[in-house]
Amino acid sequence: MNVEQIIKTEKQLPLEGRTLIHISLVQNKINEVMINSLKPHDVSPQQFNVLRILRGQKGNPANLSTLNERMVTKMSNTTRLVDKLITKGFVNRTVCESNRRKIEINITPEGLEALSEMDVAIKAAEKELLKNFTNEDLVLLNNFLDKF
Amino acid sequence: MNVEQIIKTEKQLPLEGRTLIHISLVQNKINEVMINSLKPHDVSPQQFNVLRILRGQKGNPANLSTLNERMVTKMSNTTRLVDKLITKGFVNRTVCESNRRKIEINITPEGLEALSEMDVAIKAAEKELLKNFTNEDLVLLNNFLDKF
DNA sequence: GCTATACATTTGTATATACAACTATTGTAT
DNA sequence: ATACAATAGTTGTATATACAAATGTATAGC
Repeated sequence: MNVEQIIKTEKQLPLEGRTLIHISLVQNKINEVMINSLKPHDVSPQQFNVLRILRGQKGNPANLSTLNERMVTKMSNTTRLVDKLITKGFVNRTVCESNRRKIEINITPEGLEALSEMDVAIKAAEKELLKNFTNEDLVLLNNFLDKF
Repeated sequence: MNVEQIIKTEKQLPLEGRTLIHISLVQNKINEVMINSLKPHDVSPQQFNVLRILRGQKGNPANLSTLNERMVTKMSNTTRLVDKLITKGFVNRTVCESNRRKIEINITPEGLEALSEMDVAIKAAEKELLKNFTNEDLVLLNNFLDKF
């Protein structure tokens, strides 16, 4: 990925600004690949993220604030995100008996089944995105990212 | 930045997936800082990006497709983005005489003035975001990002 | 028990973005 | 000259997101 080529500038960018733009461009690419990989399964990256969090609960229900806390990209409206997953039959929502303010969200068997298909697509997407990286590269890159 | 802490997971993430999530989290942070830095100047990061592109034209007008090509995050509607900058008095739009399909967009003196104030804010934001990086770190990080 | 406060989620609304259809202008081939 | 395609931008519409206000429930102090 050549920054100057993508944003079509001939002038030399300052290192700091270039780095931040570079990260944006990389993230745009990652996001685009993810969206395309998930498109056949009719979910957005955030919906996929929620499904994975729910699977990680191993049968325990999650409430909305828990989901929101754990999402990679927090969005201000988890209610409506969950609505869409309910419409698709991937999760269900019940009022928590012990605290009726809370709701409990569970992934359905259909959700788990769909999710396992998405996993295959995502795995392939990750492999393609990171094809130029060795394992050591990834460790070093993660170390740099930790500095943020 | 600790990935596991931010997304509140205790389990160990696979290196590939962790890297991609890490980049998302970093980009979210960068974006948040930029939005806050630009908020007092009442522009979005994309509007700021357009203003900088126009300044880089050094008096030559840009048309919409040129802007779109050069934007870091391409969005599907540059017309309306420019509309907002016109409302603010930062740019103006005229029909190109030699090819009346094209429009020419120029930054106004007020736009240049506002932009120079934004520069200060952005510079400070960049410095803060990258405070843990040495120059060599940034070079190495850019090299890794080139692998995408 | 009653009121005030905090909590968890939902709803309303304004703005942003994606995508497709449309308009206007120019270039090209017959 | 006319018809057809290509180009540049605009508009319409559906969906997404941000932010604030509203709803319903639980807890604490008196």
